[in-house]
Amino acid sequence: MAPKAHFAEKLRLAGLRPTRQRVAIASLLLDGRHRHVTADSLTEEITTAGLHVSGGTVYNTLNQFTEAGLLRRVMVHNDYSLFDTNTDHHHHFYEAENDQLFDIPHDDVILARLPAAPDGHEIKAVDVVVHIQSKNS
Amino acid sequence: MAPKAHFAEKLRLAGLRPTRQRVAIASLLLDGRHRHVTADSLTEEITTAGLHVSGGTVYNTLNQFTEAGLLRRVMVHNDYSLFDTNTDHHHHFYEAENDQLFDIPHDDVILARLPAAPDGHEIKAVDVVVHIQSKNS
DNA sequence: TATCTAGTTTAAAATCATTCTAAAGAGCCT
DNA sequence: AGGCTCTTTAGAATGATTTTAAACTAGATA
Repeated sequence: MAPKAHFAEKLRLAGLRPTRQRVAIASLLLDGRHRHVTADSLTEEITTAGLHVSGGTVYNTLNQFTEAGLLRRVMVHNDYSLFDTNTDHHHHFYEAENDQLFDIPHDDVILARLPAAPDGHEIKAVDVVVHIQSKNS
Repeated sequence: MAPKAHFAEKLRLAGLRPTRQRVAIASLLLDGRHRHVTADSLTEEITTAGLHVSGGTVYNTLNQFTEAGLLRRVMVHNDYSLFDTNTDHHHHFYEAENDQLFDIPHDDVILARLPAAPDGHEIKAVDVVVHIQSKNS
């Protein structure tokens, strides 16, 4: 595992003061592994790691990391927020029945045409969600 | 405006018993106009029309209509549910700053390549959300 | 190193969209 | 009309997320 200093630096670069809690969360989420987390699953990880961070701070930190571009919010349902540790441009499969989310390798979706943004606007990101279901349902 | 009987029939075809409340909501939402509504905005419309439908029923009805394919749920944020009266295949622009949603004419997005669905699954729908922001922000 | 200050964390309370509940009401079939 | 099931209702409950106000800390400064 990378040293704490590495994550502290990463946070500073992102404009976030590297507090104990933020460094702890960064070392869990920003280690390069690509996965999807929720406030709940992250809290569980923190606990498993023998640490404690209050609920409010977990939410704040996820929002701040997202704001800073260290995480990406994935929009597939309205039940709770999902965050992706992979901030590279890529898309998702979503199976509603089991609430499962999978990454789509980024070359597997090609947008051959995109509309021009409305007047006075510019395109910031394009999210593609491919909804799937099991064949026998 | 189309007669009530028209909407009652539409509901029956969708497998929904045409109650007073459902017919009222159908006549507001399923008149062919394309727009985006929330439980709140719909309640407001109902009130403006001089009617009353309880909150629970508004939510139930939106869900049932969506389930029945009369509405489509649009996923752009986690704050509250958005429903689209246009169930044809089309995509959306979303401007987070003002929480504004716009339709994208369906020919303006071309997906030249889509991934195969994971084993045992099939693709049910593909949603494209183009996030935009005003140029001076 | 002691001090200061703005930014952060905390536990708990508050918020808010949505769902659930149990009782009253209404389609619709016979 | 009678009856059975599905719906609606108002209000309570749920649950994720945000807010609060007080305690704390990172980092700058003296």
